Amino acid sequence: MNSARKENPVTDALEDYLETIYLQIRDQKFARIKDIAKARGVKSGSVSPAMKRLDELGLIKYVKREYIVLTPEGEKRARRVFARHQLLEHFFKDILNMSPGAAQKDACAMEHNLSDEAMDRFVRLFEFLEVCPEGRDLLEKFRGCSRVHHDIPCMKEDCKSAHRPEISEEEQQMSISDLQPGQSGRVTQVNGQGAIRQRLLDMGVFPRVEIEVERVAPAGDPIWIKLQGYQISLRQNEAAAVMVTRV
Amino acid sequence: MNSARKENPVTDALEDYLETIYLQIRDQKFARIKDIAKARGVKSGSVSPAMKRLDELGLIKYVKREYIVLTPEGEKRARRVFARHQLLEHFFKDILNMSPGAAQKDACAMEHNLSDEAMDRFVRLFEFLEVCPEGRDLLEKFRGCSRVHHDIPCMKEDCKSAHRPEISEEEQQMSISDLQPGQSGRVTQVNGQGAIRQRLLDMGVFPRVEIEVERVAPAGDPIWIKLQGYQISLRQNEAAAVMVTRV
DNA sequence: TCTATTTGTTAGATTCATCTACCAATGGAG
DNA sequence: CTCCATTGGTAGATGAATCTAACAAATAGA
Ligand SMILES: [Mn+2]
Ligand SMILES: [Mn+2]
Ligand SMILES: [Mn+2]
Ligand SMILES: [Mn+2]
Repeated sequence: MNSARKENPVTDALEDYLETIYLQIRDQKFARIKDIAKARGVKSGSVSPAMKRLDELGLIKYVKREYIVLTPEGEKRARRVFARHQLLEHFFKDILNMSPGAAQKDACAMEHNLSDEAMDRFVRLFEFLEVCPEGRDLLEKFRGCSRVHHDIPCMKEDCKSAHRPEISEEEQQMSISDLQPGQSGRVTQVNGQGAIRQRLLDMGVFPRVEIEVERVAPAGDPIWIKLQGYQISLRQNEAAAVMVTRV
Repeated sequence: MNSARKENPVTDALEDYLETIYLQIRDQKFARIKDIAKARGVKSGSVSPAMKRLDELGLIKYVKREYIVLTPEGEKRARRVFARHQLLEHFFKDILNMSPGAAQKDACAMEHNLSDEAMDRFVRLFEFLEVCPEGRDLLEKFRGCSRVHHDIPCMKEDCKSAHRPEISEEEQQMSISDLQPGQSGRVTQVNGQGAIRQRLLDMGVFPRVEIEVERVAPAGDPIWIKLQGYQISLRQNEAAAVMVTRV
């Protein structure tokens, strides 16, 4: 990461310092070494030199042993990082329904590398999902419906029946274990929970990817499939959890 | 980043090497220093020691001057990184409609830090958007509709009229420049293009955030607003681009 | 077989981010 | 005014990731 260090000397770590300073000034009117160290989980011996670097870059004004002040440039940069953080955290927490902890952590890891273009598109998505009535409907439905895909009983009884029939009319749904060697399919759903689901996702078994069954062991247990050009093997219970349509 | 170096010695850079090796073996049946260096944009003098590290970690089998082979452990890890890459790139490109280049770049920067939970939720989203008929409909609508929010003429004439009326019935839409000092609003849309939009997004002016107009200069030009606890100033044309509902 | 080209290795340097272990300044409390 | 507790600063070390430049090995031509 941050391979663009030549053009942009503000590293991820420095951006995190800026964000921390920004928030501390906002919340307690001042920022000092001790609090920054605590907030970032580092020792004060690491913060001092970082402040020196930020000062040299013109992003903060730092006189030894005094409170840290953001320059206009630094404030702009800090707000930009914080904005990205907020946007991503909102997406993870409120759209994707992640746990607050994971949303915060993922957001803070990604905020530094998000492109302007991605920011722009996320905002468009939010406008659609949270302003357009149709988008709001969609978000509602997604929230109510996403359980269906994971064997967790759906609250709305009609949810499953409302969706499935339409699908099965056009495209026959089956699991990978229903395919014969030589047949191909496109993944539509990944069922299964816990370790099985985890392993499938780690292997890149997602909706939309195409797979081809290459070989099935006599007992039907390891099933070798080709996925994105690479061969992998699935246990029977893993294969059964993956729904596909024939292609 | 990668502050979790103690528990997990496989850094982002090493993961990228693994991913590169994985793809080269897939596509050309072998991986060697030269090609890896080229693919990753580094010099061969950087790759050799990295291969030594990966070998020590048991992720590849590397005998000097011979082709590089992934161990089962390394292959698993590589596939996991690649899976994350694919998932994010798909999201950026096909859902958010980003340019292929930016989608690829953002995905490759983020793939290392994405949590398992985020993976899981992304997959649920894809299942909804690409399997459920309702999800598919609404993805369609989003694609057609997202233009509306950005002053780009919409292809479907009825798109705007289909959405707006319903909104205005319940919630009065106005721009920030219509607010009086002391009044508050919640952002619903960020219009405007180019530099104006960019600056608004950099400052964290997104849908859903609450703003309060604190002060308006005589000429109406700088408008000071409070946003997430911090005061910022907007030009008149920036303020005019931000749609809000009163709160 | 001998040489030229390609490919990979090594050593040494740089930059960043962090640590630890001291040391220094500051500001109350008495 | 002195002393101690809090706070911040410095030096030196570590480890990751990279570079450059010189070198070595392997391969391919002639
Ligand atoms: Mn961060
Ligand atoms: Mn952050
Ligand atoms: Mn990457
Ligand atoms: Mn990648």
